[in-house]
Amino acid sequence: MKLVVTEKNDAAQKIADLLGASKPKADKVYSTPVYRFDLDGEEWVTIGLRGHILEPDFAPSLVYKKSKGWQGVTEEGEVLPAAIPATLPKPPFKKKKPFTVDGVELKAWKMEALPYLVYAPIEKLPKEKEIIRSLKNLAKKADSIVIATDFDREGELIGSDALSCIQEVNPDAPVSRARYSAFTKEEITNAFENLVELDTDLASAGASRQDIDLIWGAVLTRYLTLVKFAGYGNVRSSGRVQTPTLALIVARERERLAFVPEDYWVIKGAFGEVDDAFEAPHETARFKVESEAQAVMAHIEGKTKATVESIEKKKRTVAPPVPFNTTSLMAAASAEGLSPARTMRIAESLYMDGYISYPRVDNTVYPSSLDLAETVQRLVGNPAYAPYCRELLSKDKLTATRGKKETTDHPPIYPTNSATPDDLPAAEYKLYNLIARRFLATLSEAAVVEGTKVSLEVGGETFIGRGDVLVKQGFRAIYPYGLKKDEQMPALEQGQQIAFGGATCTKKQTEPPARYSQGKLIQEMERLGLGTKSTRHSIIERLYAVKYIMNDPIEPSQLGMAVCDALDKFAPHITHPEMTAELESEMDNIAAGSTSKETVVTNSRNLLADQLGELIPHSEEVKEALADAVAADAFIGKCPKCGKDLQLRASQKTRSMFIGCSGWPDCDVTYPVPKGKVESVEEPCPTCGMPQIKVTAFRSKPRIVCIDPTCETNHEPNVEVGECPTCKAQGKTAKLIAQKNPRTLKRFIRCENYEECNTGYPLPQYGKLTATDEVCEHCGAPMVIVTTNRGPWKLCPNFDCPGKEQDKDAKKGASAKKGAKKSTAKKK
DNA sequence: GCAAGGTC
Repeated sequence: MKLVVTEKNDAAQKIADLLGASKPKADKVYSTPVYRFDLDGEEWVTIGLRGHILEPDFAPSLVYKKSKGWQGVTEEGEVLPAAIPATLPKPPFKKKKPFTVDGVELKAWKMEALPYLVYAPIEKLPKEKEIIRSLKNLAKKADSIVIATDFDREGELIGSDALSCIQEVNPDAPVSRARYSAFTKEEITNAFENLVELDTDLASAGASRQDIDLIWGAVLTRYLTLVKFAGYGNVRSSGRVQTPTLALIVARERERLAFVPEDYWVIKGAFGEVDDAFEAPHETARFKVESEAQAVMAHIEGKTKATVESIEKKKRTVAPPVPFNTTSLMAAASAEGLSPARTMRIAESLYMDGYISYPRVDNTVYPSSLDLAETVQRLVGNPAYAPYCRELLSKDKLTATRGKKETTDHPPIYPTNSATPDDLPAAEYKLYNLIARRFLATLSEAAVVEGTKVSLEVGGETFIGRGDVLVKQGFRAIYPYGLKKDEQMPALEQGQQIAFGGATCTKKQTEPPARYSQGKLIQEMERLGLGTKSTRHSIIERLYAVKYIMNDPIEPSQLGMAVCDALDKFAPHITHPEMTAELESEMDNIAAGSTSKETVVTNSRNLLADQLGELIPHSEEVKEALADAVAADAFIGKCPKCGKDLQLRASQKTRSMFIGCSGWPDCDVTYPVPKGKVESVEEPCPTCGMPQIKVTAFRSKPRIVCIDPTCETNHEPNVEVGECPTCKAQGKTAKLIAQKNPRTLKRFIRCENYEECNTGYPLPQYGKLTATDEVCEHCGAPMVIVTTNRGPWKLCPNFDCPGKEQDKDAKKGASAKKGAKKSTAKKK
């Protein structure tokens, strides 16, 4: 039996489809799908991994031997390459026990352990145990192995890891490597007819990246976390990609902080009458000196006529966009309000459901194997695209635009099936629509815009009016994204006298450079070689998760700035994108065989040891800087009782947020905080003068709330919502009252007879509450209406209402149906 | 409790 190992299940299936003479049989080994088929009388099996199946981590235990020059030796007797440098105290010799120095176990998160952690040996541990089990099971029966992972450095490493698992159970089977860069019959057949050897140097290059990332990431993350320990769950991370990315954001913020705005004045004139009215600015777009602007205003004072001095018309073409790769998709979706991380989550799901092609690509040129006309034909299924598709199909030949990046890994992102708004949830359709329209746009003609420039003279001063009109739609007919509105100029003639309705002079200020949007940041990361198409969005998410950055456009927190400054001062290697560039070139050397993984990793360890040597003596300074930053980020306002700072804090026990006085335990002032994301607001409450906070509940617009629960602005009258069903069943009558707990601000419904009857229901915590006359048909609780910015919502407040279960079942049924539809969509 | 890189 021949065993073919691919990087993912999808690839295993496709290769089986393309190589097998007849349809391959889908099977499972344990829970892993595999594909069996016959070829030239031999039995073949393909199995897909799940990316990396092994993961490097610090070895759980080791001993250091003096006889080996203080190099680490594992329990199995393997001598490890990294030696403890002569400058560090040597650990006591302890056999088969965790490595300790002065009683400190070096696996533990301890400041004293960090210099040793730099040199700690690394092992590869299983990550996908189920897959490894299935792989080994098949490997036992295999006569030969073909590694058919992706054709890149990480693919070589993934294949090499798979091979090490295979050889544990079957060391003798011959191994070869298939290299392909597209899933076409020709390419795959060719790859399997011309098998090569696994490139172990290339795999080592990938493995050195893994080790260096782990060592630097773990050491610096532990340093930052331990230097100012703030409780479990408060990790302050650092890494080869995330820290330079943070540095970009911080540098931009510093530019903004250093920016000195300059005043300037703008003069705008009103011309024409009624329907033909338009505005035009003075030919000097910005007056830096106010008196110059006033002189112009004086010249035109009282004038009522303007003369058309000249009219210039120029046509310019706007080229259709190039095909989407991952980066350009994320940038375009970011402009439409979908974050890169969300875009990738949605794209993955659209891909799995058969609506779009593989979403992780660098390529921006459609391969010749892609049938453009057939893809357009499929999109006819959506009535919104159908007329445009037919127009495209009526052409003799379809030509597509080409981007600058041409790789052969996958085709650029294009729609593989038609979908309508009824087929998909709103956000999914939004992204699908963008991808489908982009695809059609890449096959379209250029748009033509006619620009008009009109010179107008008033009292010896010149004004310039401009208009832009789309005269030929071209690709714009199907791709309206980023389209500017037409600015039509009325028909004018040279020498014509038109009405002048006076001018305004407005004082303005120059603006600092803009903060990065997530889309722009992704593009900048790509330009600097930071991260990959598959990881950039998650790196940004990580920076949000550790609270180094906030909002979009992205702003660094005080903590983010402090971390960046501390590292830049004492460990500058990690804050610059050059670390990645240098690593890339070292990896090229490893792949070329001119250096070894051991040399590169050891050099990197020495460099990290140097930087840690700078950080540790300055721990007090770093600690203070981080502590001040954390306090500044948490600052909400001043305590009304003791005057110290009120801070947003997390309860140790429940992790829920509250506002507490920094003078605790001397001062016990606290305030509750509503659910959702909480940010500080500068302006105090206009009613009571207490600090306010901005609260953003899940999927809602932010609202500004006074922190004082007793403030009038937080007062909500009690609302009678109906009769208590429990009391009614006992022959009594009692009202149910919706009310707010004055201390916690939690809103709930309770029976007015609560001393005897404990009937109560929870309520949504925000939105206007209104009572109805209706009673829930399932449980008899009164129905209420909650009106949020998403509109009114009628609900039964009973958490245990039997109707809720039925709702859930109905939803389950709907999604099962949808699943069935999805699988048919995929078959097509 | 760390990173970044694959993929789900």
